[in-house]
Amino acid sequence: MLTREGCPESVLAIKDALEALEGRWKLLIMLSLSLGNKRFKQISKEIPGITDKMLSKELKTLETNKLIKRTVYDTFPPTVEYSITPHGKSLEKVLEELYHWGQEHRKQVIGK
Amino acid sequence: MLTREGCPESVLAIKDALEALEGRWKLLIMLSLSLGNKRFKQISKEIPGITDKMLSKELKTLETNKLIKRTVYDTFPPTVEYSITPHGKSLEKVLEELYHWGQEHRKQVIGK
DNA sequence: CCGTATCCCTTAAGATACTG
DNA sequence: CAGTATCTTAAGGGATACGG
Repeated sequence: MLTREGCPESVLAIKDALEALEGRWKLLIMLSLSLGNKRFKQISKEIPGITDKMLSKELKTLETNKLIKRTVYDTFPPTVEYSITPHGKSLEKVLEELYHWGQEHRKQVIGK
Repeated sequence: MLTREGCPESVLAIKDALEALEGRWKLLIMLSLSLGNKRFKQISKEIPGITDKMLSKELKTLETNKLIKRTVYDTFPPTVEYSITPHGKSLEKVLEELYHWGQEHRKQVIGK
């Protein structure tokens, strides 16, 4: 299953996936939201080290790519809730495998 | 299952995983090698856009993290073969899920 | 064949302060 | 509460040329 360029089709598919998920934060945000709908501050508290700026920026990108949904409630002070879309939900399998691998990696390499 | 910092344990495990896999190339290299042992040039040909410098650098990091193995054969010209370790092999599940998700993502969002 | 060595540029991302 | 704006630094990564 090679393309004309001599590169496996699977490489191309994963390259597209990685482009949508690149950076240190997107997958962590997706994980946080897959554990339940959350508000800005709640996500921020669950992800160690993320700044408001990065969270804000990444949320926008994820929304553009239709992985999450942003819902604004007309209250004062403003209430905004983030949730994952069906397409975003399909990422959960990736996250699960990554979770298992991360635990194994700690034992094998990091030594925690 | 929260840590003292109020952050889910799964977030920490995935954070560790992402640290070992960060960047645009590592997962693609792992994929290429999971399809079979390969030499430097062969990997390079399978991954569109990667430069020798980046490939060389990432291969070292992956070797340090015990995800791949580098074997040198004493020939002229030199022959070097890369293969995945058992720990690297455990990444294949992640790659499979990422592959499926990438295909879906193309249909849903990119429109290929 | 299998890389290294430079040089350079863009982007990610942290810190801090501020707004509707 | 839910973000923006601005500034700055570190790092990722590309182009090119060269070495064992």
